[in-house]
Amino acid sequence: MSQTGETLMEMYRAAHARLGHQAWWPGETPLEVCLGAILTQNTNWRNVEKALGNLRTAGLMSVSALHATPQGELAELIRPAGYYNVKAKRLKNFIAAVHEDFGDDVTAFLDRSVPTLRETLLAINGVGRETADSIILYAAHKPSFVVDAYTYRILLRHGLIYEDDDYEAIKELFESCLPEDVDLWNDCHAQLVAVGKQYCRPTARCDGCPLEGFPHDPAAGRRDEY
DNA sequence: GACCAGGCACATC
DNA sequence: GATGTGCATGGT
Repeated sequence: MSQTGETLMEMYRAAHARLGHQAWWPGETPLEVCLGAILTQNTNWRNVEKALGNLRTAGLMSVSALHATPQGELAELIRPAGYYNVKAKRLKNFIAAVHEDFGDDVTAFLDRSVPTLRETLLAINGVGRETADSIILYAAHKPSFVVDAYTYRILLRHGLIYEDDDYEAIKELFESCLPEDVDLWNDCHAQLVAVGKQYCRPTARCDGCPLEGFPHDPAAGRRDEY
């Protein structure tokens, strides 16, 4: 394994030792994972859970039920997740893509090669790279590493990436450095989010961070854009 | 009241 | 092709 790969594994182990196994994704069914992946775009997970709760209560946790629901009605239900008009549209786009070929069978929709599935997901308006990779890794349980704002910020602060490295470059870094193991990639991304939430906010101090023993520059990574 | 949160598409230059 | 902007609620 490369030097960077060793460092990433050590960081993963340090986070895991401190924070415990994360057992992601916090969604019950493949469909809920997909919906959550769209709803959590630039949004706090707590707000997403409220929106998912509303959908559950309304009996809309199936592709056909969502397909039959008017966009405006959907928007009202997911209001707590923010950006509710654009997200209602995005959910409808995703649901239409599944429904057209597979009806209610989300598992069948997800059951194809990673490149094909990723291409299919990225063709859906409102599904970008992070959302697609989250769906592949956490709903389809297939190897596609997820990069997010926390990943970027943590790696930048620890000098493992450059400020202008883009999504695909960071994804490639993990995928080439770590053994291809769905469970490892699953928990590794989850650990990055857990560390990010607790210790690596834009303006947060690093005190008590499980990664504080690794060389880092706290001033780096204060800008989230990548 | 400011700042932040597990992005993405689109307009404009 | 790079850069800027709109989308919006809820917690700290």
